[in-house]
Amino acid sequence: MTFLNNPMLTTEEVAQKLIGCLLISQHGETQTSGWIVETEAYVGVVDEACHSFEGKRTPRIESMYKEAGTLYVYQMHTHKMLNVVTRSSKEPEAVLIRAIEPYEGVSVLEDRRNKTGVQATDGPGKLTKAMAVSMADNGSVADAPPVYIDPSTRRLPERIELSSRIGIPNKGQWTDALLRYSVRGNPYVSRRKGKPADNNGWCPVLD
DNA sequence: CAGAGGATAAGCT
DNA sequence: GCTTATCCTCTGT
Repeated sequence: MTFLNNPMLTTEEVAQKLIGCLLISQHGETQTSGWIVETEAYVGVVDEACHSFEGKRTPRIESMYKEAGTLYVYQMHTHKMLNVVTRSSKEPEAVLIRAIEPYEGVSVLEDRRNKTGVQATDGPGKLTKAMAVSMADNGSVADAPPVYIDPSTRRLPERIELSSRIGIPNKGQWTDALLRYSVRGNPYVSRRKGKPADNNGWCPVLD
């Protein structure tokens, strides 16, 4: 049991704990990875922005009703979106992974995207393309290959910034709710402005 | 650097 | 048809 599949944790807690974890992708001999720097919590049947709002259940959403620690992948326009199911209080909830800071296989990530630098992984649709996430990953477990999260390999951010979720207009309190988490000052966070923080916003490594 | 608009596909009414 | 948890390009400052 890790925080990934512990149904006692709230979705907000999981979204925060995912910041700094390593997201890994293995396809054949190719391994790529990156540190999670931005997430959003979608808090289930009461959340107008959540796919399971009011208990909606269709084939597309079915993965949200599986156990905590399941990957929920869906397609939006031409892009895949990667989520981790939480089942906080048994409800169908999830965390959207919105951006990563590349770690292993940087040139592979950039080639898959045909972009270099921050543009390779600074958005939810961008990171899935860079990490080769596909609809085949929908419903699989989040702690084993080909696409998985290593909860033991974790960097600590100096500060986690809370903000409202992106792309949720006209949803009342849910438009403004502070359910987006990001590493303050990290250049890979989507839609951010200003100059990067020292050490990209991470605490110094102690050794 | 900010804002506008179009691409493009699946799900829903 | 309309909407959408996006991305990219183009325009104007």
